[in-house]
This record gives sequence, C-alpha cells and structure tokens, in this order.
Amino acid sequence: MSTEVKCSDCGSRDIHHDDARGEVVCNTCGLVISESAIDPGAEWRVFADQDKGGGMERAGQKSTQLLHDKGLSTDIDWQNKDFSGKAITGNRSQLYRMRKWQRRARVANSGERNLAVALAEVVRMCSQMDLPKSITEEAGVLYRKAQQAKICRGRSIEAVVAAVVYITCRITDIPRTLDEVAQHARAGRKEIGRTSRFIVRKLKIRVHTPKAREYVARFCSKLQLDATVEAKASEMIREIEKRGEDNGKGPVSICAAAIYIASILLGQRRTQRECSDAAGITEVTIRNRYKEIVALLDINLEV
DNA sequence: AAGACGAAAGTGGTTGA
DNA sequence: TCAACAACTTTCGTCTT
Repeated sequence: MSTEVKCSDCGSRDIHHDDARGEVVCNTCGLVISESAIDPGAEWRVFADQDKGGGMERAGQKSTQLLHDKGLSTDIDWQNKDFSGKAITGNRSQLYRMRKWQRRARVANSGERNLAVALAEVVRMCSQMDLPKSITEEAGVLYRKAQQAKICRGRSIEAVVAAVVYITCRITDIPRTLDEVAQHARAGRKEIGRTSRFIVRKLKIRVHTPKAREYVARFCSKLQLDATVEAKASEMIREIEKRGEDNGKGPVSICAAAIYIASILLGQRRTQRECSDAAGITEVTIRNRYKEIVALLDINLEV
C-alpha cells in the first residue's frame, strides 16, 4: 500500500499499515496515526464538557451512520487469545462456532452487505465533493431509509447513492447542481435525476426548489471575487425574488447573471465565459438573464 | 484575438388534457 | 400517455474592444 502520510509526531515517513487491526502505525516512534483504515480522512472530536455526565462515553471509534454496523461490532480475533493476550483455554470448537455466528450476524444478509458497499460510496462521493461531514452522515441516514423503503430494488447502488447525496445537499440548503453531483458519481446524470425524484416521492421528503442566493457564495469563491461583489449580487437577487421575477427561471442562471453584473459594477469584471463556467451553464443563458436583470432593476453598466 | 451579441434550431423536463 | 410549452443549450456568423 503506498502512502504519503507523515508521522504527525516525529515526522518520519517510515510507516506501515497493520491490516489486521486497521491501524496506520509509525515505525519510528510507534504512534498510531489513524485508527481506522476504513475512513482515513475522518476526524472526530470529544467535547469533554458536553459529554460530561451525559452517558455518552464509549470505547472505540465514534458511532457513525457511515459504517454498516455503525462501527460498534466486536471482533473475535483469529488467534486463540483473549483481550489481554492470554491464551483461551476452553473448548476450541465453541470458539469456532462463535466466530462463524459473528461473521453471519454482521455481514451475512444481503441488505447489510448492500449497505456496507453503499455507505463506502457515500463517503467517497462526499469527500470528493468536499461536502461537510454532517452531510455525509445525513446522506447515510437517507440511504438507510431508502433501503428500508425497498427503493434500491432494480436500481444500481451507485445511482441511489448519488441521488441520496443530491437530495441531502438540497434539503440542507447547500445545493449542488445535478451536473456537479454527476461529475463525482458513478451513475449518469439522467439516472440520478430520475432516481432522486423517485426517492423524494416515495419517502415524501419535502424539498423546496433551490434559491438563487444559495449559490452566490460558492460561485463567487470559484471566480475569486471578494465579499463586496458577493453582497451586491445577493442584494440584486433579493430584489428579483421579492418581485417574483425569478418565476420559472433556473436559479443557477439568475445567480450567475447577477454575479456577472456585480463583478462589472464593482470593477472586478469577469467574462461571461468565466461566469458561465463557474455556474455550469452557457454564455447565452447569462446574456439572456443579465439583460432582463439590467432592464428590471434599471442598472447602468456604463463606467 | 478575445469577448460580447443575437438568431435559429435542438434538447430534456414539466404540465395539463 | 401524449402534445404543448418554457427554459436552456448548441452552433455559428457578426460586431466591438
């Protein structure tokens, strides 16, 4: 297994993976760098004060929706030793029987196996898309619900996962466009759209159509525009929405056009091409929208 | 040469009979 | 289920900076 990981304690690159334990260990100082090879990027924190007396203390990894058994299952080691390393003396066949049942109980049924694959895919997609951990968890929860509602039948895991991520982004008000999701998914745009509509209907999830303002910050940062442009664009969008002139128009296109105008007004001009690229739409659409906005808000673009 | 403009034809999703 | 429809895309020729 190749790795660029450096030991955070002594800086050594001499590191090995202990696959049996799922740990990454520094050979120089013995520091355990990552306790879970399943999700090496994961970070979780304990807030001692919040946990105090809350009965939330636990040993081992944090409970998470992102492992099919929520990370809480027990392992019976392959060696015939107990937790302290002492040899287990009792009945051997009994030990084998325990292992067998444990294996069965954990990933034996197909639903659990499906979940294990799906949740790994959720984690992969979300981290590729730079989504916050909370979204990843939410998406995992939604996948479980979808699975219980028998939505996965006849659909690829990849499509359902992508749909679930898409929906989760929408309901948490950090919308990603279908194209953006499709870019990081292992399913086609069309299928993701179809599947997510199906899930929303089946599970009766309430999703409002995204608002143009929800894209402003992200597109501005993509275009390296500062907060003044962002504020100006938001202001225009608010006015447009207030007058109900956003009806039927794609929120993404309104947002992109508003940013285009704001960038000119504040002397940080971006081309139509740049704006359309950042928003994933065409220049033509920017043109159409921005002319409407200029007319509507009586904006003078002359310098 | 790059950016902006606009016409025209095509695509995919929604809606309403 | 189908056709109509508006938004949006693609393409391309022309004008402007």
